[in-house]
Amino acid sequence: MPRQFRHGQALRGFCPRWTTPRDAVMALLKRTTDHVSAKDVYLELQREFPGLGLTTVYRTLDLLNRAGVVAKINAGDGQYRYEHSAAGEKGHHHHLICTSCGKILDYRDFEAEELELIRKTEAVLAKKFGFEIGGHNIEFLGKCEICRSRKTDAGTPA
Amino acid sequence: MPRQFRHGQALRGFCPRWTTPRDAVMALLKRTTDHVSAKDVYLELQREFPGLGLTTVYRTLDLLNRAGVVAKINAGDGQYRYEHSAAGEKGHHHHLICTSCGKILDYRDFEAEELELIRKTEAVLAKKFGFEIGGHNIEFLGKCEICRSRKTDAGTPA
DNA sequence: ATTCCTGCAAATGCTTTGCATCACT
DNA sequence: AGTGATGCAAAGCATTTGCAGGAAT
Repeated sequence: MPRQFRHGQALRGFCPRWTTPRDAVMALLKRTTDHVSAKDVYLELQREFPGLGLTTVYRTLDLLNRAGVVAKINAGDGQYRYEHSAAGEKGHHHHLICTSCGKILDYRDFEAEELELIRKTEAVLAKKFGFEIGGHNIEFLGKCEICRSRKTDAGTPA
Repeated sequence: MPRQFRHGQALRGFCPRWTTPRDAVMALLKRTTDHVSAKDVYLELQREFPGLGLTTVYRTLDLLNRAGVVAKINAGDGQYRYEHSAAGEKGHHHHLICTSCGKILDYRDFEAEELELIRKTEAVLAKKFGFEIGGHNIEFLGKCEICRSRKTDAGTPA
């Protein structure tokens, strides 16, 4: 049964064929506010499309990324996350990472200020170094409440 | 084989034993201005310490990173880079990373503005999430001038 | 028919882990 | 002795690639 394919309009001229898996991935990213990994996408869509392969997810995410519709984010934990580009400004967040237990929290404070500084920095760096800036990575490292209460850790060296 | 072990003083109270491999890794990072990968460290030290294993390099880098002496940088090309933290203290800087060839540049623009925002953010996050903030990681990802001029996708590392 | 897309399985590359050995306290 | 550190080999992960079957044009 054919689908509506209403999510790939912007890509009509970019790739020869707009298919069900591609539409499914695109739709999921559109409706998701979080940053999702390829596996997240795969597992989520698995329910609706049991035949879907992880490879296709990777290939589709790459396609969408090259088309500029999806942002590929370096989460810093060894796997990439993806988000719909339009959501980039709305759902923008950065990470707060506990170096003791590895927990990762998202925060959205100073969104406006951060974005302004980021935009300004990107512009200057692009000009100064001839870079084409594709993204950024901002994270704060520290010790979470739980790990702090655990006195077991030796003090950090001077 | 006795050594001088003059690079691990700051870690005397952090790990039970300061050994030759650890000192070698520490010394290399101290004398290197570049951002090196685990394999870089391994290959470089291989000449002086033929018995050294890649595993030990990884473990030592992790140790030094957890001790706050070495910064672990996510280059976005699938492998981490490391740099001595002192470079960050005497000249606060962040990174501009080429996702095609892996090159890393330092930049120091907007230092004042960044620091102010960082300080403000740290304060809020500490209060809001109960974190004890120990540091941060700010990097911009993109494609450098050389890789951009190379029309071929994902150019080969230099 | 041809071109494009797909999924499986295997391969790749970086990083981590199991384990027996060796070194330091 | 006992704990910690090391190297090798193997495992673990996320991601990519080879390939043959299948679908859309």
